[in-house]
Amino acid sequence: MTGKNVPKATLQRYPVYLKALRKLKRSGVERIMSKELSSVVNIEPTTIRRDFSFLGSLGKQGFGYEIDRLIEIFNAQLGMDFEEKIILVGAGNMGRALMKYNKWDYVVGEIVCAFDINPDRQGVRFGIPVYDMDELEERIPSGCRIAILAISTNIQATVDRLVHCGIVGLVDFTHEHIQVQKGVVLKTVDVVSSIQELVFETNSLTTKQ
Amino acid sequence: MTGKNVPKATLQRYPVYLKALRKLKRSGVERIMSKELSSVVNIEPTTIRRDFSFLGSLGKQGFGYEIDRLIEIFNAQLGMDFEEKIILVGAGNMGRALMKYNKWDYVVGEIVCAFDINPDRQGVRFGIPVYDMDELEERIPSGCRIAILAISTNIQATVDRLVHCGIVGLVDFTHEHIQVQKGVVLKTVDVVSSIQELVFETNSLTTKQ
DNA sequence: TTAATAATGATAAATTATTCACAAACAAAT
DNA sequence: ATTTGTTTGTGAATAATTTATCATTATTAA
Repeated sequence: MTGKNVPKATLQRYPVYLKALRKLKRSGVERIMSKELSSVVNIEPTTIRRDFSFLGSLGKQGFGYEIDRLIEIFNAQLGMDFEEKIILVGAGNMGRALMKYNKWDYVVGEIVCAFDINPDRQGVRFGIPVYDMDELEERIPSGCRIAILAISTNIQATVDRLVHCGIVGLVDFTHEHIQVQKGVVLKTVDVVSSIQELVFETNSLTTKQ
Repeated sequence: MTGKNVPKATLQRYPVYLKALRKLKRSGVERIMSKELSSVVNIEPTTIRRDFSFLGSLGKQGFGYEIDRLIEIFNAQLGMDFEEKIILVGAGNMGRALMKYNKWDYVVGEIVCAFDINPDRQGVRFGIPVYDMDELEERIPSGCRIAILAISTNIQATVDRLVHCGIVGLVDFTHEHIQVQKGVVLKTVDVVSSIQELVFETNSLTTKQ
């Protein structure tokens, strides 16, 4: 269905487009040309057109793209139709922040349940049941493929356990290095790494010119 | 100093190396060959060697790399020596999670202070002073270039205000699309986007073979 | 209905990133 | 000291990605 071989780089831009398109729709815009969109997302018009073309001929020559249509297609491509059942591992500060902001209902599946070793954090939080880590194997929803990792101890062991349970995609909010076998996709989300890249980039910007 | 023109792709791998090297050091490893490191980080040995070579001749032929030396150099390159003064904008759930985990002291600068519109969140939290948003212009440390954005309302306006105060690098924990002028670097850190990429990637993995 | 205008989508060119392959350099062993 | 084995660092080759160019097609106005 999603077929093709969409370049990795393109893939990373899709969420950017979707967000921008939603913003445009909210402000009443109904159609847009690649050139206009370019100035909104800071991506070359020609790159935008190419990125879009992987999902079909979405635009009309001499006219542009209908925003509703684009949003619909991106939603379908980026997960809405998959109804992913996501689990959250770790209900500490970060975990709770993620549970509270569970706005991704109807966007990319939902957090079905969470796990934590600390009894104080167990029970129902923000409408999501939080179980003891010991119950992982029995409580994990069948067909669950994606986990969000927000723990701070026993990290590697927990990852191995998750993979053993059938998890093939991990969003990692941890601050440690994690090793995964081939076939498992790891997306690291780390403030420190982001700042490190930022420091480097902003520095070469200010030093260069 | 950091000079050169390090490829963007390489830049994104540096934090990965640094984390892995720290982990190796903790487990007592003192030197490593590119081939070994490769199996730890899932990056080809030759890519590793080339990435490292941008920072000088860090290894010894027939011997490998000394981990201490690598860590030292990466620390220097990735921000430790810059003593960045970082501000946090938004002290809600996410903001507090970031404040509590302020382990990036001595790694990439530190959060000097935070700002929030909500009086309940102001005062000192986790050792970091949280001021009212109104005080941004007077309280922002001089020379501050990097801000972490963890607010949920008035986002674009706040960004514009920050840029006006001299911010050139933003780590964005928001869930909305943000527009920045050229010269300002935006690093978006978003669970939803990460999951979207993940859904796409894991799906093409399972459908393909 | 036809011509003019405009923006897409596809192909070609340019750029950027990765991998190959090997000479040079170091360590260890003899 | 010399040889052998090993691994780095880097030019050259390949692959991937981005950008430029342009033919095509839809829209709009005459």
